[in-house]
Amino acid sequence: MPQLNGGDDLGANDEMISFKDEGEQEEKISENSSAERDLADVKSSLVNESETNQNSSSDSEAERRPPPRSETFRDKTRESLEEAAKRQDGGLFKSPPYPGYPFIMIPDLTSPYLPNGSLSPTARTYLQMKWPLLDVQPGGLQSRQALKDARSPSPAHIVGPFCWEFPGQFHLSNKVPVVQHPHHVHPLTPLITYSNEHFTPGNPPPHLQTDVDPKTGIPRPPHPPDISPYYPLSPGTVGQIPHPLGWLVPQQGQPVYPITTGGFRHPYPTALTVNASMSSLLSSRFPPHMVPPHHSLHTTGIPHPAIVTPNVKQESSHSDISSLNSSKQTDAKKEEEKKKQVHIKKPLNAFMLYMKEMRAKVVAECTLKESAAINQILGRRWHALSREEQAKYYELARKERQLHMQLYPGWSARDNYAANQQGKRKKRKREKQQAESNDANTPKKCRALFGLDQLSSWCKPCSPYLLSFCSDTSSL
DNA sequence: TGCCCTTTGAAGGGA
DNA sequence: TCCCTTCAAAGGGCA
Repeated sequence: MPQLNGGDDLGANDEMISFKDEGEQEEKISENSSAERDLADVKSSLVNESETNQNSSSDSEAERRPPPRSETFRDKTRESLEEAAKRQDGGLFKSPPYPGYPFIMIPDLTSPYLPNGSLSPTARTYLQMKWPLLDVQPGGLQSRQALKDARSPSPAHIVGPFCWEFPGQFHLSNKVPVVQHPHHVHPLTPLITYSNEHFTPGNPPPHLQTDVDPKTGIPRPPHPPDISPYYPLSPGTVGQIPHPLGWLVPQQGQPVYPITTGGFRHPYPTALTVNASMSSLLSSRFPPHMVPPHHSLHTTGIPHPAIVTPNVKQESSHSDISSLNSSKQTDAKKEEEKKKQVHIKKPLNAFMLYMKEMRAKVVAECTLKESAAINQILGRRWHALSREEQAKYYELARKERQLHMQLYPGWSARDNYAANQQGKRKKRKREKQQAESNDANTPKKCRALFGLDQLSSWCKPCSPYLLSFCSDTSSL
């Protein structure tokens, strides 16, 4: 397996791999050596660029290693944010302080209006990011209403894909994004930059001043301006980290890691409660100073989407009462179970990122729905990508892993093995491979034996398989 | 209902 | 170091 030099420890496997795809392999071999050198240049430049930006003032070797926990991402982030804040004196947002994870500088929405009463562009963008199903039009009553709604989103606002990346391209339509789109923007080009210029603290418009809790009559406190609605894990820490790849998957209208409604930040403490599983996860995985208090939701918001919590049944008030005594006795047990149930997913690799981005396109082109067939097409298209194109995804994957590692330092891919009945699947896999070795007529075998150039040589069972390539065959 | 399929890449463990 | 295995996404198919 050819590997490139110069990668960091996280990107060690981010190397271009010579195609193992059956028939294509031989024809690619001759060009591999030179092409890989080219890719090495491309990739090393990408990696160097990001790493140089991250650690411009320190020596390379030490910086390649994950920094000590006491001064890791959290401290870097705070420093970077402070630095970024200083740089924003002119009101213009410049390059993100941490290039790998372009911080979305979420403005304070206390006063999202321009002097003329219209909603500021930044506010519109913010709203559309936060609630992409809202069709927020500039300056209109609708936008103000949208803002009002956004400050206290109904479940209808909350459900549905949480799209960070293409504000303005979604319309409220029965919770389903009508217009999603597309590939106009390079995946490595962050779409959104934010400025605080339109969000200087001030008095909200009159209709927002009436924002009073109907039950208590107490005015609802505005969202603290220093806390980002996104990833506010703990005060002054990594709260401003949006998912770096959230803008990568416009077709599906959701970030790489779906944001669950449970993680949806709400400005009011009463709106949501800290997910118990998340809380226990944080307690178990992070030092106490990084664990947000249970009662202050505004410090929680959106966990890293890699965290998948199981569906916890909402118990009714009646059942709450009836089970009060028993719940006390089983609290510890439940907590323990929840800890076990929390599932931190693996970071996506380059191909997975590519698949996520391109799946919808392939589905549309080929009118296919079967994922297995789609994935075959995507696999071939992946191979057909230029080295530079692939390098983008390798770089994204590297950043993804980096962020994942920073968020879950103690996590290991092995942690997820047990959850899927390791032994059982191992056995199945072995059985399958054994079966395949006895059956030379599988589609893959025919492809491997003859390749796409000799379709006539494919056996009958494999022939229908060709259909699944759809238009993809022409592009290969 | 839950596993399988299908792809590539990352990671971990065993030899 | 190499090899093997599992998992990550996705959704139709199937037992």
